[in-house]
Amino acid sequence: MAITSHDVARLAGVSQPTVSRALRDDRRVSAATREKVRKAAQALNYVPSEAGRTLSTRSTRRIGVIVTDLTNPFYPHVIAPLHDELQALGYRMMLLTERSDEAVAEEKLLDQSLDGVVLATATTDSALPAQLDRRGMPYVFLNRETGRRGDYASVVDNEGGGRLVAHTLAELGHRRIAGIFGAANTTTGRDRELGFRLALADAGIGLPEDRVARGAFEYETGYEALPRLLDAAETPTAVFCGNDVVAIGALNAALAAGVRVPDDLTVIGFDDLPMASWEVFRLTTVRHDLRELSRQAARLLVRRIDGDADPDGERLVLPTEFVPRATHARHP
Amino acid sequence: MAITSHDVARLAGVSQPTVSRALRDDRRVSAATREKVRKAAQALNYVPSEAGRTLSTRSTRRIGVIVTDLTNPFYPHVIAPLHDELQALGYRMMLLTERSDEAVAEEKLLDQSLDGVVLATATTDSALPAQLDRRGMPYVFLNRETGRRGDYASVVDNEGGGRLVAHTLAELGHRRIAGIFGAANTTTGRDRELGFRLALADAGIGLPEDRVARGAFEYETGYEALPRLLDAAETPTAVFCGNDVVAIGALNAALAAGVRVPDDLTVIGFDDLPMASWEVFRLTTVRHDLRELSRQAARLLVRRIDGDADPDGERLVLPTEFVPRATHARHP
DNA sequence: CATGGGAATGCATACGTATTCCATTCGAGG
DNA sequence: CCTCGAATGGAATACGTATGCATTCCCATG
Repeated sequence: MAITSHDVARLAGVSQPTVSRALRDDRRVSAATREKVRKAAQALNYVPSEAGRTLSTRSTRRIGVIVTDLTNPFYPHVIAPLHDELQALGYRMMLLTERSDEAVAEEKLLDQSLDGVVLATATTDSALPAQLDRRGMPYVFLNRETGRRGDYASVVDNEGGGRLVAHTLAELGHRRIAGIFGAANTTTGRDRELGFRLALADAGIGLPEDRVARGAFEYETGYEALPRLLDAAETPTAVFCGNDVVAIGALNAALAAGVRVPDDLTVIGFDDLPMASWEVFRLTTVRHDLRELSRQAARLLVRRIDGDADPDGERLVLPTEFVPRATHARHP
Repeated sequence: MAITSHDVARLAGVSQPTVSRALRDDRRVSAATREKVRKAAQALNYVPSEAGRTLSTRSTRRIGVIVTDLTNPFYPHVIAPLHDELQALGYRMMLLTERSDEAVAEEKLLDQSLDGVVLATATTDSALPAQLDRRGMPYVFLNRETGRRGDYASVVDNEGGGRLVAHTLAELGHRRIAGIFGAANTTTGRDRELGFRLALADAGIGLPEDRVARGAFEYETGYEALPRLLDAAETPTAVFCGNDVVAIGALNAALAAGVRVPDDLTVIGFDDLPMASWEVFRLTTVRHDLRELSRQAARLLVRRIDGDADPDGERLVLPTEFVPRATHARHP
């Protein structure tokens, strides 16, 4: 059924290896022959078999990307630039969506169908990196990392971003401040909270546990946590959310509860997704360059595959920037 | 470097074919041998090479899914259930995101690395289906189709959905009605508009061209079209949008323009994405079962691959349902 | 005119798995 | 004790491409 290089060879009156060489622009084949082969390949609509090539070259030019839930608006904004950059680098992207790192079937990663892996869902207690190391499978962390040395990672200055928010809230006069942070076993959750706490402490502001919630970086986390935080004896006047998706959940919960933002409550996010600037939200948040974050991860992975990366690991950190919009206000 | 079935064979003291048979539960290998082989495979952490298997079996157990833009909130809600259903059917999903059908490199589809393709971005004038037909590559349309007979497609009753909206608007007393429809070369755009127009006509309501906009199913389409429609001499009192994403763009534009919804303007969407029920929107829309739409497409494709589908094509149509929320009101 | 050398191409084979076919062993029945 | 068939496993091979090595051919040089 399928056309092979043998078919092309027969039509062009040459051997199969010559077809392979001609189509790959090997200089050892004459211009005349190359042209003849091209014509024949064209005529037959020949497309080289990927499996054959993979088996022969031991390389697939394909990279796996592990994410948890595509319906979370965060991931598409990572995947799109990742896809484009990988394509530019001559690789294809294989998307693996699983509930968690642990659920990723090893076989899918280790069956020689991938040249490398981008981990966008790492937790600090994940066993997956060690497994990949053991099998010599190149990988990089994107956005989240494990926090261990020797990692290859493209990340954001999460701690710095958290500090930015704390500074701003302190300057605006807020004292009863709450946080809806990401999961404690993610560096994005942990470090944003850390920077936030440190800078709050510098300003002499405490963050008692009953004004703190933690959860997955999902809409529901913000939507469900906000009412509980507002139930406290001393209601907070400001909430820092682990990321924009959580913040948007919180904004919707505020609207449902009749709490006015920013008059009654200041809400601040993290990431600056396109959605954050929608009129209905106008979310004050912390920006970083998500496109560059992804591109950088792609380039780092390819360098690692090519053996051009620092053998001791590389950690690329992007800066953050405060983006004032309409969900923050001075404490009344 | 990589462990092969030969390594396992050596360790277990059997031949390579026996390893293949043992791990695939071929009954021609004794229980004792099977156990021995399993042990050896386990010890070596053996994972069969996908390329080798593909070359030998001429099947990849992998299905390609073509979408345009993942950052469009619609697609993730298609892809997630598609991924799950394909996985349940024993296939992996390969995501191909391209600007348009036409930009999809043929090689990627025809290099024998896919057993089938799901087209989620078909336009009525696309050349891709014909190319796939020519090479005998099984495919199905998801959501959009070409409208030709003989297609394999999982779609929604778009015309019926459009009618539902027109009926409702007519009953609510609206007469100056506008539409922001999808692209005319998509069946989703065309048929929703068609049903809408037909039912409006039944009610004796016209839809002049200056109250109509068309564009891609994107946020920007709604955001940019609404102000123009509101500029007309006779401003519309209701707008039907091609889908929820467009409607959400329109809602944000209304907010920016100071137009109150639903008091001044009724806005209605299509799809009922989870986002439509967010407090900030509470979008009145037309629901269909997006999960089932995707699952159905996956199952249809697998049946086609297995040769179990109707050779004359199959068209699976899901019903629609009107979902009243908070963006519609009686004409003042 | 013979020989050396380079350019162009073919031959043989490797990659890893699955499968067809054949060889061996063993047990049962005559 | 022989034969036959079933059970089991091995040898050989196919899948499609890429590549090291051998071969051919032609031309230039001595």
